[in-house]
Amino acid sequence: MSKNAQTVAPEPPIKIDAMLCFAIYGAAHAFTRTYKPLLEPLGLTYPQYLVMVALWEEDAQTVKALGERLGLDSGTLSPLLKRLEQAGLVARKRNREDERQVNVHLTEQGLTMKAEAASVTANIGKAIGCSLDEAVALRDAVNALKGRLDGAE
Amino acid sequence: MSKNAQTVAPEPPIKIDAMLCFAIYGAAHAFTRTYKPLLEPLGLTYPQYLVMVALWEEDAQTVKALGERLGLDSGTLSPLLKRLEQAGLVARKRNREDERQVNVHLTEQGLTMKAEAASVTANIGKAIGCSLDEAVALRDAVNALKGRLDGAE
DNA sequence: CGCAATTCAATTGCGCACAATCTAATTACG
DNA sequence: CGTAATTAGATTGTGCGCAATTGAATTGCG
Repeated sequence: MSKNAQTVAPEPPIKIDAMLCFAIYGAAHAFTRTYKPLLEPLGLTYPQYLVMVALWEEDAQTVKALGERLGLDSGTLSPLLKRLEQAGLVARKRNREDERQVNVHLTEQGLTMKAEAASVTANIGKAIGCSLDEAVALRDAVNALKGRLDGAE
Repeated sequence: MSKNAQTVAPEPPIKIDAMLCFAIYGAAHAFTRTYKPLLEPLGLTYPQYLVMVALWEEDAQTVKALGERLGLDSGTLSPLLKRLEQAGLVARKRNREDERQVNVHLTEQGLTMKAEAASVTANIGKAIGCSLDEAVALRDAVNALKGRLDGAE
């Protein structure tokens, strides 16, 4: 309101960035905070949970594949996977045919946790508080935005 | 491509969380990566830029007010503000009437930077690659989601 | 007034997130 | 072959992000 009085009428350089970047930034943190207490009983952090979800969807992926799925590089994943390994949830072993690759797979315990994590999904579903259709539409819109941001590098 | 062929019809415990949390998580990082090269000439990180945007909108806020605007606590803001102060962009001084509060305000240099940052906004607008109406709709949807997540604590 | 409770920042510790760098293994090419 | 270029993963350094603690200042209440 205390904007200067001679402001433009059309104003093309709208604050389109401040709008969306604040919103996405805040929503990402809101997700982290919502998940945190639900994941605490499992002893997982939010990024660790995302890795586990990726492995529950498809077991035995390379570090590179996980990185592409989650948009993370080895600098983030290496120590994270080391902690998951120390917790007994995953195991890593080098590919015999290509010794550069490290294959990450679930342990018995890691597979067992999938069932325990079902309640997490249920509770988040409640917290999201909208219909599946709305959630799908929002996901698609956000993913489309992400695609445009990634493509515009 | 290797999706399972026997996809569900009912399945109540849908992966509603995995859908959205992956999307938001990835979009937040995509924003960070898109902004990074644009902010480099200014010597700002993405969170530092968000603090500057908040101060350009309204100068002279307390640490607490900034924290509420951005959803960050003092543990994050204190060192971040210290770096902005060292860069000569903001100054901090304790409130005379209530010595517990620290008021953060822009320096001459910090105010000047607002004009330089205009091109950042323009470039992001291009990278977002959708109409203002779409951006507003998406922002509102994301903010509504964020509100429900925050409210459901 | 005196003292407990509250409030605001700062600090500490741990875990991401990423650029840059490094090592080792594989592939490509002359 | 053998050397260069590429690829996968790990390491290092900087900067968030947050819980928990600390410390100082203010407020509330008898």
